[in-house]
Amino acid sequence: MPTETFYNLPDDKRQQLVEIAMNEFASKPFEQASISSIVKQAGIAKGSIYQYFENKQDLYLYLIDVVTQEKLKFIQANMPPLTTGDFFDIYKQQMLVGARFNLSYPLGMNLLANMAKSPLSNETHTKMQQVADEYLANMVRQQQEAGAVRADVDPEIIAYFYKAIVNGLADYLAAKTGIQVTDWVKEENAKKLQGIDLVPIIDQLVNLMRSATAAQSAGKQ
Amino acid sequence: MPTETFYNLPDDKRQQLVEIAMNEFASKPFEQASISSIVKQAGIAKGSIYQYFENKQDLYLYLIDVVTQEKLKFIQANMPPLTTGDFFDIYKQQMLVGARFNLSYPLGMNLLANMAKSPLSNETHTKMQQVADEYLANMVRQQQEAGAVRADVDPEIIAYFYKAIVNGLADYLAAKTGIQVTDWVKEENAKKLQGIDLVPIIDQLVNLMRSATAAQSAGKQ
DNA sequence: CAGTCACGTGACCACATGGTCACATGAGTA
DNA sequence: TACTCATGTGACCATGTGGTCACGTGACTG
Repeated sequence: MPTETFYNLPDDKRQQLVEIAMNEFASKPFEQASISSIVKQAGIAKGSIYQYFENKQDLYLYLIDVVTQEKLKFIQANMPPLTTGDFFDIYKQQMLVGARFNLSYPLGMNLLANMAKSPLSNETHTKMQQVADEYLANMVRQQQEAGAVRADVDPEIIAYFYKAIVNGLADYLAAKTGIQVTDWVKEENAKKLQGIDLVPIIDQLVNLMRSATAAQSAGKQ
Repeated sequence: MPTETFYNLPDDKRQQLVEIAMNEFASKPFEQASISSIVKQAGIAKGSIYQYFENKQDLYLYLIDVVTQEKLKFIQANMPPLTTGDFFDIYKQQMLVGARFNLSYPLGMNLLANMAKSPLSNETHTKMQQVADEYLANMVRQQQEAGAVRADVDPEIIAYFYKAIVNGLADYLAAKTGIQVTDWVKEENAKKLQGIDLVPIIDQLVNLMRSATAAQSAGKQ
């Protein structure tokens, strides 16, 4: 919820400010991110930023909103209209698109990760998490009923199992490339990160997920 | 590296101070944890704490040390001398003991988790992580050669796969009980947490791990 | 020309932090 | 009693923060 004044800013100045602010909030948790540092980097007066945003939190929420929108846009643009394949193939596509977003837009990734690590409002964050978790668990339940996923393990456990693998992917890539996640933003690392071939990695992971959780009848390779 | 003076303190006063400091550093990242708050809670003067520790970081490192020691002690005391069982059974035991520590000592768990989330020295922390990761990957490699673990997937991928599952367990338990991890410290939640039956959960998880990664020859149930 | 209006500015405020240091205290000693 | 020595103390300091506000500026308007 920025002010009119913010939107009246010349495009380049506005975008530059957003980028600088993103960098700040992506590299530090909310409390440590510094407005003073942002205005210094942006070369504007402290008072100016308070003509664009109500306060620190307002700016932060705006940035989260921007990133979220961009992530949705990215997913919509890059999610192929899968015509064939089973549940696991679909999941594989989703993982791939998510991972591609993270690699091509580490600033946004870190901002969202930071938000998850120390959320502004724990309550709303917890509720959002609950909704997401339930959605996944329901999906698993459906697949169990449809006979695609084994039914002898609690759907919540399987959902958590999937979630853990997805969540850990960034750390794995960090270990593999030797570049800490927080350094993904740096220009120098962009090429190396873009050069990662995600397909075989995610192939193997979904392979493991399939072996672990596919129903017996379909359980080959 | 506390001073002599610190060790000369009466036992109860010393322990109380440690506990208060633990609470502070377990609930906030290092930069946000406040010495002023600690001394206020402990009812001592600011100057006193600087007669026990060089500075904030010194106190922090000491606390990490204490928790690490206690975790090791806990593991040694609670790790059963497994006489039978395969690789996955051993892994199951390790997960169980680790999870039991976290549930019975959430203060320590949070402190260590906090350290991992925003480590004081990223370099040493990264190196420690690397060593741990390599250890696990080597273990997997050995099991692949021994024919216990499937060899058609990169050992690093499998290692990451295991790690992700272990790392995600706390979040799963938080979702399951509806108690946020940061609230595990609260007295009121202690009983509920202690009451969790970890065995069936970890059974199912290791079951999934086995289905996913056991070599074909042994690959049943 | 005078006036308005949107916007930029940076000195300033209240507050909190980590850390210091001159002093107080009180038990033990000679 | 007089002195030592380990320890406790809290006012104080430099520094940083989020946020405010009286003022400056410059384009546009009547």
